[in-house]
Amino acid sequence: MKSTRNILAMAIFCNFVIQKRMSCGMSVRVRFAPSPTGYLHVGGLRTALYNYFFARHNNGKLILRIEDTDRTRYVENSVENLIKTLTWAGIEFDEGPHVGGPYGPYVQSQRLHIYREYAKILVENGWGYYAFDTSEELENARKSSPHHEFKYDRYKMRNQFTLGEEETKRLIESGAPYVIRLKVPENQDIKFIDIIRGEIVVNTKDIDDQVLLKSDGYPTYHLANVVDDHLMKITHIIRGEEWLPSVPKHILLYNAFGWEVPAMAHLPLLLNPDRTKLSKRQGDVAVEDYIEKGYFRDAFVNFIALLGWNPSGDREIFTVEELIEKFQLEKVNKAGAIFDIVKLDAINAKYLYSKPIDELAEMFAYWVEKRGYKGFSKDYLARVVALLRERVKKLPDIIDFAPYMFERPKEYDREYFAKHWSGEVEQHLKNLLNIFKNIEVFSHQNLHDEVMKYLNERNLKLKEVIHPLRLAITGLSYGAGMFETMEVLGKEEVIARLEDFLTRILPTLVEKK
RNA sequence: GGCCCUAUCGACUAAUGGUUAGGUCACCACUCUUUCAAGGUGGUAGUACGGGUUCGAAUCCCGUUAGGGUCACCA
Repeated sequence: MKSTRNILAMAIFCNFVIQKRMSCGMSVRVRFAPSPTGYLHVGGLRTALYNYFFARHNNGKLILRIEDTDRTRYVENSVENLIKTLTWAGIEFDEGPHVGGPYGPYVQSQRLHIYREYAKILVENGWGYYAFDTSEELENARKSSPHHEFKYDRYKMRNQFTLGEEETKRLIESGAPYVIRLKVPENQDIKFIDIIRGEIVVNTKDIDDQVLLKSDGYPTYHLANVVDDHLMKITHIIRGEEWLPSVPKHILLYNAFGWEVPAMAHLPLLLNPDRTKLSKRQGDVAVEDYIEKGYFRDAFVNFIALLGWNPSGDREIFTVEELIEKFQLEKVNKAGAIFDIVKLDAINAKYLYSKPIDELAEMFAYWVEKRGYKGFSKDYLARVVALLRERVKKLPDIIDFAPYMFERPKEYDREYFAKHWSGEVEQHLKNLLNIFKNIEVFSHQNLHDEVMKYLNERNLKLKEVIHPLRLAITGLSYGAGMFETMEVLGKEEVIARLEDFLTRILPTLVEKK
């Protein structure tokens, strides 16, 4: 135990050596290690993305590991959901529960015997010890100390040290529940280097004797992640900033086992608009929610990737290949970033304006069908998308923005009607209806020319009929260019709507005006 | 409360000792117009504060303040 200081110094040196060696071509192995508690959090997606970018950038391997050591929080099917969502985002794993690999199993609940074995080693070499305090006892101890000042006192609680070797042995043999705790040395500075933040020093007097093996035989995160990262030959740990405070415990464990400490990078948090940790209460945090809203995969990935990292320069639209090529852990920001949905919308809109129409039509068909609109051809949907995409942020928004492209108007904007209606207007619409009936090629150009001709003959302005026309055909006061809209709707439909409006709808509107 | 992390326009960020502190989103104005958008042009807006170091600081150091994270037999 007296050589602990040397071990620590050694570890820091090794840490440095590892990072050096890494840049000289030693193969990079990183992991994304979510716990299956239901869905993929957007913060989790960003962590996964950075691991993916880093792995690909360095020709390394990306491993998926499921950290399901808390049986009380396990949610059925969440592993499948996680993989599904990760796949949606385009993240491919080289090893993991779904693809296998040489360092499996990749699900921690299937590795319990390994953790027990290593926990035992710790007890044997003096870095771990048995404790018998119950959860209730600990809770009471915590409650009776003000604030968060409770610290596990290994010389006062019920454990190997207070009970003695004999009693400890007897209790274990009698089947009494126990945990194994880490024996944290008394007053030592633990130093480590975070790739993003630089050197960090923490004194062991601020660290608790962490439970490593729970009484149900499962390991805690701290034991499991250190053992697995070592056994799976992980070279770089890239994870959220919330793990930073527990790094010293992990360093102690690596030292206790005599293992090299992987390089580490702790990512800044994703924040709510009020700068607290991104949470469910203030908006959607599940990636699935954003898929459901209709954000594009590439736009969403682009947006998330740039939250906390930037390749420098003025660009902000990047393909995944470009993100991989440019990614550098050193350029990750230190401060947390607010998840701003307005900016996400803007980026999604840029993708919407630049994607090929046929590709968009393909995707749009899904959303249209989902809304219960059936029987529209790909060609029609393509023309609808081309007509309206510049007016919305997300593909399915087109349906809300212009429902009249899929069904006859159910309601008519009364304010708009009141503003633009007069006795003559009705006659103009009737005249235009007749003109439309005689247009052979129902193109926006022909519609425009014919309407203008009609207006010029009477010395009228376009605005005097265009608004009533829009109202009669769409029911709304806004939309794309009206001639273009009519062209996409088609001659038959436009005429039917105008006739229906003039004979059936109009009287009811006039009545209520 | 202890410990740790952080701090450039409202937001995301660029500028790694020398820039009129740049870009994007948002916002405002003008423009275009057939409404709503989009587009075009222009604009408002930032180095948290106080000390150092330096010829020179957003940048390095110290302090203050503010925010966040963490202190479980959760991850």
